[in-house]
Amino acid sequence: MFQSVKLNKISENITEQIREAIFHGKLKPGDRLPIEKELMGKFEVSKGTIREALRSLEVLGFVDIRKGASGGTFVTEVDMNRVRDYFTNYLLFQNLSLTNLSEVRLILEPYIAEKAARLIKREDLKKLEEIVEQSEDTLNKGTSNKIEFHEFHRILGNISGNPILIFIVDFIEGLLIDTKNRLGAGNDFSIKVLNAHKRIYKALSKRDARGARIEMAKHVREVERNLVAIQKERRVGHYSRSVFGHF
Amino acid sequence: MFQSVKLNKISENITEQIREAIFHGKLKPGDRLPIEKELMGKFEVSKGTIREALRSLEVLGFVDIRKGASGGTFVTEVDMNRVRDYFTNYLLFQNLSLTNLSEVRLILEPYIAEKAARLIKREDLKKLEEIVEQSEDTLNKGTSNKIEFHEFHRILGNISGNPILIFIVDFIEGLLIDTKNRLGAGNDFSIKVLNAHKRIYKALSKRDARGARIEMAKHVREVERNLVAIQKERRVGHYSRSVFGHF
DNA sequence: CTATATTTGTACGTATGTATG
DNA sequence: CCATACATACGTACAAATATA
Repeated sequence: MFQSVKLNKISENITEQIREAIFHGKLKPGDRLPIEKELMGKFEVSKGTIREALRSLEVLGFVDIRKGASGGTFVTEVDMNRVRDYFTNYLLFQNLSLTNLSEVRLILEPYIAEKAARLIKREDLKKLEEIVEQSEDTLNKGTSNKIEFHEFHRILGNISGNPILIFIVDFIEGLLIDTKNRLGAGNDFSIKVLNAHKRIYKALSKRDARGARIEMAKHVREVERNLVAIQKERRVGHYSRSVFGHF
Repeated sequence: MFQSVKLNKISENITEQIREAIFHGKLKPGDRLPIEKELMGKFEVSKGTIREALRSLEVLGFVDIRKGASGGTFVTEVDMNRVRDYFTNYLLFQNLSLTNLSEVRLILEPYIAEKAARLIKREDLKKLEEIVEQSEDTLNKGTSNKIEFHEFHRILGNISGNPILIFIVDFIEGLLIDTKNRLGAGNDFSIKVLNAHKRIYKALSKRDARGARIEMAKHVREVERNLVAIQKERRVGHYSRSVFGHF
């Protein structure tokens, strides 16, 4: 299955081999790789080298490493969340503004809403209804978990059936979640979002494409307006200082 | 709400600290990190741990590790290309179709063209003109380097001034380049693209926002139509895992 | 060509977390 | 609840490869 090789960086080579095996379906999600000791034998390298390779695969999100009995290295479901998170943080530290974010949302989200209104199925509507109800519950309980708000948009993206669109929406919503967390938007804001989602849901349930598009556009603009206001009010603090000051 | 980050792994913790230092600008591109031995002292961990951390940062594209005398670990210019490639790989891994690609282009590109028509400056026009001329030259010489076509779209994206939009356009054009290469679109196709770009350029040079938008929309549709036709001819199916079918 | 600094790789140990009987 | 086996996590010491000056 694997070949023992000697090239530039051995650990990199091993990373590649395993990555390719995953891409080719030779290793499927859920599969467990051999334990370190066995890999040492198969690749004919030492433990440190194996560990560097596995760690690399881990940060790239290809495998999940668990320790303890019945632990080991497991091939994960392919998702780019891990890598994406590393860079969304970076983008937030760049000269990325709320306006930039909203501009892109305003291009995509109304389109997605309109398309969803045409393609939406009963089970999609049910899922959206559940999400809205859940949002309302957590909001009343004061536990205000804003993740549900973004789940609403993700579901709409999924209805589009376009993998690229789904990916971009995920990406954008991820950026927005980070932004909201930093700003610490309050309950009054959440209520507005909830009501907007209700209006969009209503339009979708009636298969009203135009209505869905218009409500979504209003919603995106409202979110921008409110977040910008919060941003002006509060001084946007930066993250705490790194322990890395002694360089 | 906030991820209770329990980093049970020391190496991960170190990766995180250095990453934050880079994001905060404490470590700038070109900076060299201390050598492994010193890092062992500063973080009070062993060499293996340090190396796992540095290797992680390397695969994420944050640092470049060079060996030999006056080698070491250097902070790299943060380029989104690295991440973009991972995203691209991920999407090609899905059953992505030409229609999916064109749908997203049709949402974004006309918008970008319209916005560009309003914001465009003399030097931007000059750059576009050069690109168009270059395309024509290489086309006449038969060397037909299609990269210039995509550069045209990238320049337009840059005029928007929105980092996210720029990122997405780069990403989409990257996917398209891959598609074209796979299909092997011929010269007749390239001529159509060139003419479309000329029409868009003309609209832009007149600051005709509506014209730019319309021409761009026509262009995107034409590209889709032609590529789909080629795809049918050659019976090249959707993307599949065979994309990675070269060991 | 010869030092030298630095990463790369090896070998073998202990510590820690986790499932299981 | 406890003991035990398993697998990763981490540590130490040393040898090799390699790029630079």
